[in-house]
Amino acid sequence: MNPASTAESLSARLAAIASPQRMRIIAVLYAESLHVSELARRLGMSRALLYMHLTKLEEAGFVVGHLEMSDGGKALKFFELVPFAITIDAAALAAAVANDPEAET
Amino acid sequence: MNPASTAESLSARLAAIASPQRMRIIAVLYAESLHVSELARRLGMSRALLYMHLTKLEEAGFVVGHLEMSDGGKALKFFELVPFAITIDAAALAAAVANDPEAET
DNA sequence: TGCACGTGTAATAGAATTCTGACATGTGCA
DNA sequence: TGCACATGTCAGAATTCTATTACACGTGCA
Repeated sequence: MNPASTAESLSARLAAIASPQRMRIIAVLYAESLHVSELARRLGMSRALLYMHLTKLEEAGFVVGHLEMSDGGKALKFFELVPFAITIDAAALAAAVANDPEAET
Repeated sequence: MNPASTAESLSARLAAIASPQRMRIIAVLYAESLHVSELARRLGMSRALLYMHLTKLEEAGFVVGHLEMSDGGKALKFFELVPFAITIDAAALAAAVANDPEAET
């Protein structure tokens, strides 16, 4: 089991993929790594919006971005998928909640 | 694999559990079925709010509610957990996206 | 020099979620 | 009769998420 799986962190991770738009991003990156502008074209999405989604995915650890030099010498920001597999059931959720700081109020 | 797993439906299902509050609800119900008012007390949550969360969980198929008669003859609304296990990886997401209506514009 | 293409971010509007508080209604019981 | 406890819903506030538009800046190249 994931050691540091609090309800908070698990929730953040799940929320990151529980979005149709971000699922599409992952689906495209699953086929091939692309740089931001190209990815935006494939998805028919504005770059600004795509950045927002990519940031969330990266914070949650599903993708990583890195700069790469193109043949022409231009810097391109490539994103690639980080392999993952999450299994959730009632017991896993209960465990995550149990690991929680219990900080309320 | 789930047959009717579109990005839309999978997203709805994931979004339902990707909430710390709803995780707590599931964690409590994992230990024992309770009626709404009692559940609200356990969680320190208003009934109105709890209803909202329970409705989402029920729509997503994680819990089911049913009326039960208490010893005293009062009707209590009990909720219990529906067993589930979801596994998500990049391939599953890509497949869900592929099953999609592709309805844009 | 100016165009095409790329990164990155700020401001803002719009939409959806979450949460609170109040209300109507019903039952058992002292 | 009145209190305690239950279900169920509504209106509105507060907050977060999503999306658009515009801007600043850099590089290659005809």
